[in-house]
Amino acid sequence: MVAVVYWFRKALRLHDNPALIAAAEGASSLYPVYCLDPKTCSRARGAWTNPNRMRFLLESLADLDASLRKLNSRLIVLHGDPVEALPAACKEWSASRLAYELDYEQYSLRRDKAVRSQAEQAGLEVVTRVGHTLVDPEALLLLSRGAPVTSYDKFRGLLAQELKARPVTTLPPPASLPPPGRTAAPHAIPSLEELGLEPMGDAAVIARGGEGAALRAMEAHLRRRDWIASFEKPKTSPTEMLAGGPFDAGAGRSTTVLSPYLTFGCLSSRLLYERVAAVYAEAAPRHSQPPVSLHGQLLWREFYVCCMHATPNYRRMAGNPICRQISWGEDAALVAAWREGRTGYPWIDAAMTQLRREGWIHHLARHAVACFLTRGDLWQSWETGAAVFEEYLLDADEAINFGNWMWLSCSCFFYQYFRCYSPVAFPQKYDKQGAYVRHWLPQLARLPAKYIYEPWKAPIAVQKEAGCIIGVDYPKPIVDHQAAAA
DNA sequence: CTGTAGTTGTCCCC
DNA sequence: GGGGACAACTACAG
Ligand SMILES: Cc1cc2nc3c(=O)[nH]c(=O)nc-3n(C[C@H](O)[C@H](O)[C@H](O)COP(=O)(O)OP(=O)(O)OC[C@H]3O[C@@H](n4cnc5c(N)ncnc54)[C@H](O)[C@@H]3O)c2cc1C
Repeated sequence: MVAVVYWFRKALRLHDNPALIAAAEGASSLYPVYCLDPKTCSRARGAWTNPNRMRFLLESLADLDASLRKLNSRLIVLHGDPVEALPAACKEWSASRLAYELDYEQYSLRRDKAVRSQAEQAGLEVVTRVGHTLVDPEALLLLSRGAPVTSYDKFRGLLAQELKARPVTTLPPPASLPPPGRTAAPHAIPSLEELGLEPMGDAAVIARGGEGAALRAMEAHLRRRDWIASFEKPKTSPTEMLAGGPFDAGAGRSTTVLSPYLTFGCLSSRLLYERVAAVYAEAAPRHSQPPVSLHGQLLWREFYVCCMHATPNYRRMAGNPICRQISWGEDAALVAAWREGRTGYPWIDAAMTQLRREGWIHHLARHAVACFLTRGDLWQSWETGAAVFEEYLLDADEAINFGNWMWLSCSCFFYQYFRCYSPVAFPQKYDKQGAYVRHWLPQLARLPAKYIYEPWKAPIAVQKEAGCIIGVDYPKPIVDHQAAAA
């Protein structure tokens, strides 16, 4: 009799889940658990303050539970610090094996070290597998001789080398699983209310959680073969929100919006990589290339994960060897205005509002608001911005988020700091009428297009006519972009 | 040391 | 909306 506990953390899926398959091998019973961790859990840290992300997580757990039930299994939800809850559960069920997918985020490394040592002391076999990325970041670390790689081209070279030795493969979902034994408590999936979270408020749903939703979204995108094959990231629009765009295929946005699924592991990055490769093979030889292609996007993800794995203090400026040391300002009022969408620049405020309400903004909107907060206008630390993103994003990912913040603030990877986004000119390129701003900031909805990105320039008669007095119904700009840029 | 390349700038002009 | 001038960074290859 071999009782096994499989611990879901990321990889909230059955397809392409190597650690789950390894867990089940030779097991007579398998207890699939997820541990909701109110105090410390890195992913749930945001989830507990952000009902929208918790909503996404709970939907993902519900979907997982439903899929497990089709295999005569079920999801067992534990509460509390995993360092206590996991060993206790293993003991209760007399487990002899604990299995989980590796996770290289800072908090996870610490947590897993503690859980592993407890489990091993209790005589359990601990089984782990890589499943979140195309390659094992540890293998790439070897290829780069322990040094962080900060150039995409160099990274591509090393990655190609690693992929030659160990090509991308995927596993099908298990056809059957050993059943879990009886549990003393029901361990059911809680609701938002039961977790003490306010229901959604003014939050907007851009994507439903779960492996099923993830696979449907991926399939919907894959059917648009030309779009997949010709995808060029810098040419996609940050303001696109096509009305009636299919909800299952990115809700009418100009990129896939698969990021929350990849972050939570509802979707395997390797499966996506393979399926996109298959579209390329059909479209060959005419398809876009990294860094701008869809494959290129997955390589960026890989790039940051591997870079974080090789970098101490990756989340901070201090003590971070790849990060430029810059004396950022410390102005809480400016940061608060930025976070709450009160900068007086409609494009910035609309994007920050979308971020807060929807938990997703387009890559170039992330560029715009990150540039504005740091080197562009407010001169506030990228760490501050990254913390706000980490709280609000559905797709919050330590490696990608903190890495991109270093990029945008010209602290690492990218240094052309004179290439600065204008909060007025940039959105104009994509959305002359300002539909995006009107959607997220309805108080500006009736302003003429001429003033939509710089409403303080509207004559007072125009402001009255639009029912929006600048300084009363919408703030005056907190900084002068021209002056800040100079 | 020099030359070059880097996902995703702005402004002006056709 | 696309092309070129502008201004001008750093890392890394040679
Ligand atoms: C300041 C800043 C913070 C960011 N924080 C995050 C974050 O916390 N989590 C996150 O997933 N992405 C983050 N990104 C990267 C990028 O903006 C998002 O991945 C992308 O917008 C998600 O939308 P999508 O799934 O439609 O992307 P697509 O263009 O459809 O790309 C497909 C997938 O590739 C990956 N990807 C795309 N762009 C990047 C990139 N630049 N770096 C790494 N991986 C990428 C993502 O997994 C994405 O889902 C950040 C970017 C910036 C500038």
